[in-house]
Amino acid sequence: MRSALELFTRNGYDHTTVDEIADAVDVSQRTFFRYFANKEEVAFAAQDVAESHFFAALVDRPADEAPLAALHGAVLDAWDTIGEAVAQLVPQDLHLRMYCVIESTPALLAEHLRRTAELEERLAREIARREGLDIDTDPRPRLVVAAFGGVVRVAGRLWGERQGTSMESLRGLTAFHLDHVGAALAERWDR
Amino acid sequence: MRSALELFTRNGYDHTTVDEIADAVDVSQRTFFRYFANKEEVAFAAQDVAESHFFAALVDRPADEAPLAALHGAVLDAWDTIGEAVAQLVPQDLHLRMYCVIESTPALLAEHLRRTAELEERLAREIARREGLDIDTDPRPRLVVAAFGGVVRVAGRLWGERQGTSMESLRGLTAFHLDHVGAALAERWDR
DNA sequence: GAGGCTAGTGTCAGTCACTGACAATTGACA
DNA sequence: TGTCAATTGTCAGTGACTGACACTAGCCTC
Repeated sequence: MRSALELFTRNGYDHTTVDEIADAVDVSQRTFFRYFANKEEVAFAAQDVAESHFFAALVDRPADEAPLAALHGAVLDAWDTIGEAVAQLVPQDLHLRMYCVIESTPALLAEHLRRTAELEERLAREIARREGLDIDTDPRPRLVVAAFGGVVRVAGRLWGERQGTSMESLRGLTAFHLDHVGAALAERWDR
Repeated sequence: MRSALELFTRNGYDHTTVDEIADAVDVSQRTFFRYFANKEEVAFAAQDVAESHFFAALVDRPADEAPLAALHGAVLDAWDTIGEAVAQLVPQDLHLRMYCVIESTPALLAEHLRRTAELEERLAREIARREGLDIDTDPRPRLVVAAFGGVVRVAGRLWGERQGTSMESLRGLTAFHLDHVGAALAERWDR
């Protein structure tokens, strides 16, 4: 995994072949595909940790908190602890650089968005559970999560385009955008 | 394009080879790839029309309308006219069935979300233009569009899972979800 | 009317992601 | 020592995609 991420961040995802990854750790290509379903999967190994951390953070939020507030709190909590959790798998900076590769590689960005959509479905079900609602009849759980997820995406994307890519700056950028979504959805915008 | 969509909807996207598409219209595989950059592109030909229709609908909205109201109005306007516009390319029901294939095929869903993200960037720039704002300094254009886009996605996804898949039901479902997003983002939910 | 230019197409060989079948290796355990 | 299971390698094949090259048909020019 580390070898793959290093190759991806150094040479780009598209210019890295599975054979190169396999050779870097002296196994056959066939063995690579026994551990990873496809080339994309290895690229998202660190993301996986971050996503499940976020979900866990939502579950840990106090039960009496309102849905949007719980999501808001969970994403900020998660950014605090994701760094250490991921660091046990891959070096911190490798993870951050890989995030930029994902954002700038069309095939990976597409897959990233699909995985995010899956995560959002899980989040919506958790919100429905917290509120004691049936997700198939009440649209609100999916709607908060969808609106919320869109905002977090904007933060992540802008962060990826920046120079100073640190965990703290991402947390700050996310908080900033969440704080301004109310004004953005307001009926009239002031200058 | 029609042949491809028919094969995709009949046999599934993954179980349709480019050779089969090419053979169906008596051209070589090489010729297929001269008209479509890849196998995915042909699957989105009808979506392309729908998306540019939606963008055009936003541009046509009265200049004094508030951002969220303009997006809201544009999506409902667009659903009214997309049907006819697409029908000039492919039969209506083929387009609708293809939408379901996209939603249920992971590779296509991923690409669809990526294309939607691209469209949202264009929408955000148009909102910024309408409001006379600089999109690089003011986060609000991207934030409304992101929140709005998330909600429309939920409608589209649920519609794809339904049985009665008509253009009107999609329009109705979209309107329904947009009408309830306010309540979903409210501080407290009532039962 | 010959020659040349262009657009559209086919063929072929090659790369890369991925898969199924089968054989070889190793370590644990009876 | 024989056996079993887990891990790996090899090999052949499929399918998406690309680059190079040749062929054809229509059209323009001299």
